[in-house]
Amino acid sequence: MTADLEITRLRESGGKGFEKVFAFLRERLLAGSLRPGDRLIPERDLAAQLGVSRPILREALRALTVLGVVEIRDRVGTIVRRPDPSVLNDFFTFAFAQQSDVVDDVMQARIAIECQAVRLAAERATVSDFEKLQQALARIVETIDDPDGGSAADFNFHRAIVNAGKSETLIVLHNSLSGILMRSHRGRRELLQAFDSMKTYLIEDHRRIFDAIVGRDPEHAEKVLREHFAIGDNFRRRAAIGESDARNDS
Amino acid sequence: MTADLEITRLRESGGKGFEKVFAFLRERLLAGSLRPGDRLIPERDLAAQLGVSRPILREALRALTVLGVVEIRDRVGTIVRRPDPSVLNDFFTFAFAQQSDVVDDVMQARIAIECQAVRLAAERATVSDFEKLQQALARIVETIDDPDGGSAADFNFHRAIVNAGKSETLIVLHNSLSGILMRSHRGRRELLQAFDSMKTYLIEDHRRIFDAIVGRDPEHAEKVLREHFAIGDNFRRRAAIGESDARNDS
DNA sequence: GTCTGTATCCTGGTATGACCAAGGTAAGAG
DNA sequence: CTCTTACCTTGGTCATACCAGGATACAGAC
Repeated sequence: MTADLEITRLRESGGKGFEKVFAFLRERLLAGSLRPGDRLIPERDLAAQLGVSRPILREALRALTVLGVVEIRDRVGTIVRRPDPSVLNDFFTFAFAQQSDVVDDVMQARIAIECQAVRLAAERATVSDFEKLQQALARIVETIDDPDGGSAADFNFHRAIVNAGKSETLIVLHNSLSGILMRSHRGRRELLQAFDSMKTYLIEDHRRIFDAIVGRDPEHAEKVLREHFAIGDNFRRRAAIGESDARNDS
Repeated sequence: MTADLEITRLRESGGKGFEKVFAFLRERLLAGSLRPGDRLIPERDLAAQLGVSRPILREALRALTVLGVVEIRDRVGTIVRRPDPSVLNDFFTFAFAQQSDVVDDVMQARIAIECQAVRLAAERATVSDFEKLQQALARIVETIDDPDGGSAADFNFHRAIVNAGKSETLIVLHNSLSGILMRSHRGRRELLQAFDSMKTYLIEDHRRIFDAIVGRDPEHAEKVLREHFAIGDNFRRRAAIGESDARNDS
């Protein structure tokens, strides 16, 4: 009805059914002729217009669903969504999951994100952000002896930093990367807790980062955060190679 | 009939058919009980074992296909793939495409990635990387008066930096982000070219970055790169707001 | 005239069965 | 033992049918 020309042209275009339908919808979505909030015409009609059967059309719609660009609402219709970045989580998990050796590499990306975010945080953080950071900091102190709670608190603090940076993209990426890292770090946390010096380092470092943000000093904030990661990396290395040197196991 | 326990449990698990099948496969993929190279059992059989019809199963398989985790080979079967990070490109494009106001935000992420990558590059770059960087640099000089070629050369140089960082994750992210930025920056390039001072800045800055990498100085490399981005941002701002004030300035 | 309850229609969700084309493979020919 | 060939398997697609429940319009009550 609206775009018969395009559709007709599509019919002859290459592709094996699913491919052409997917390509068609993809193009429409990227080009913007289908905008968030729009409701697609019913599956039966759309399938007919595209010259494919309903199952095939549904394959394409499902595919778009997992990409987060459309939402199929039961007994309502298919509506175009503003892509929810949270699906990135799933995707990253798939993309990097199996390869355990990639963890260190993913960590590099996390460092990249956080170092940029902490700079932005130093510039953009609101009082509300300060409060959240302080709460997270307090939580780190409270849970310093609890491996599980401690790692959660640590994560929350770092997430608060990124949130304070007020960059949607950085937040999304950080979330996704954190998901991967959490999946595989489970085991190492206890190791880290074995070092006594670790505890003071954890608290001191985070406090310094917090201070730098509050002090509105992007340069210094990044510097401190980088050192924080470097030291953490050292601990990790010590724990991995020879855990004898600084072990405090009672 | 191999994994009846799991499957049976699945049957009762929540979900509306597609959901449960997708969740089932997803879990198998992530847990690693399905590894890259494995071939799934035929659709008909799998559908029967999972207690769904073939179209539904195919919806799930297609969904996994667009995520790049499996590959459906005509008349061969469904094979588990090692996820190809390049699908991230598609995904990012979808995720950030329409919202043009997000471009500046995506830029923050690109800066984050590159600043980390340039540090790694200063540490890890090989002679081969140096050569590629130098070629890219030369290309920038050559194409300094050509808007199209110039932006391509610029992009290539930055990509060479990230590649020299030898971090798969950073490379993937950078590629994806660049894709988004290229999509929407097309128009602005000419504007930038309007500034004469832009040309010298482009060449000088890139050379300084190159020198810092060759000099194996991560700290300085990041600093220079950051300045490079800041200056570029200034130009962009000038071009955007009032392009009269500093036009053809000296 | 307005409100409300109900019957109907429309929509997605799913299942079934069938047909096609071509890759794989094992049986049969040489 | 090698090569050809026919068959079986497998994904790709289609057409049809049925279900359940949201949306809605219409009819009846107030």
